[in-house]
Amino acid sequence: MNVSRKTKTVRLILDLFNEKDHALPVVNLVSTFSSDMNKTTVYRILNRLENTGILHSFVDKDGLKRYAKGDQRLHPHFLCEDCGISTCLPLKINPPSVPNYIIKSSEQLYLGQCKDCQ
Amino acid sequence: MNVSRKTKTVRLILDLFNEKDHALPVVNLVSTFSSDMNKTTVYRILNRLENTGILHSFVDKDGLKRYAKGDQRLHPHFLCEDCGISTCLPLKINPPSVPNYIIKSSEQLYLGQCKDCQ
DNA sequence: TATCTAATGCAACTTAGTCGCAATTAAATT
DNA sequence: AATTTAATTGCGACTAAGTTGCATTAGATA
Repeated sequence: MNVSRKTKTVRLILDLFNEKDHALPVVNLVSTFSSDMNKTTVYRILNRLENTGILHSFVDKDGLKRYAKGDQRLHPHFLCEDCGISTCLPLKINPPSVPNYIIKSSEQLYLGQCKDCQ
Repeated sequence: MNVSRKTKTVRLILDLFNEKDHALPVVNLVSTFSSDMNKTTVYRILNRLENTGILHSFVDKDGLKRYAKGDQRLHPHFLCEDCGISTCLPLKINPPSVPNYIIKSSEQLYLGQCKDCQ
């Protein structure tokens, strides 16, 4: 079920994530690698990389799934409304305590302008 | 562009939101009202109700759009992982300040168990 | 190198959400 | 109340994200 074989396609995807720290929409990866691999393959590789903790995913405001490096789910993500680039914010989330609710995890997306778009 | 006419279909949808405080997935509303109105109509009414500030929307972890009462965008949402019911949490979000980032808004989704599912 | 099974390609499919346009209908006007 | 007019709706066709089954390919191991 995990990534047990380092195929060409897996290496292509890993190389891209190692270049940049951005959270990339699956859709973009599909078109980026359209001449290298099938879109089904992209989805399946990302899924495996997430299961092994190499990547993590979240759904952005548009409902698009994005992937970024790392296992950590306890940090918020940032989406620049101008350039569309998404990054992981170097913050720790401390979940609030709310009466009657047991909070186990969270998905946080902050929106605004990144350094290059101000 | 706004809701200027109180049609039967608009009333049906408003009545449902006035009964419960939950954040309802559009998909559910479409099937709930499948014998009352067209799915396109559901989408369009929800869109108008959001523009007038009567409802607000967000995308949940599955990428499904949900709507709930009220205008406020400055509160987090909660999704019960057991029963799937989503509510608005009575909390104020105070956005963190991160160097190099201008944070203007946020989308926060907390996951866990609701009162009825503990 | 032969074998085994994970990984891939392909095509068909599902589902959420959108769009254009003709037909209705709420509501304003006479 | 009848007429007008423009917002709203239904319908069907469409787009786009993501999934599935199955036959084929190609890492890894012996």
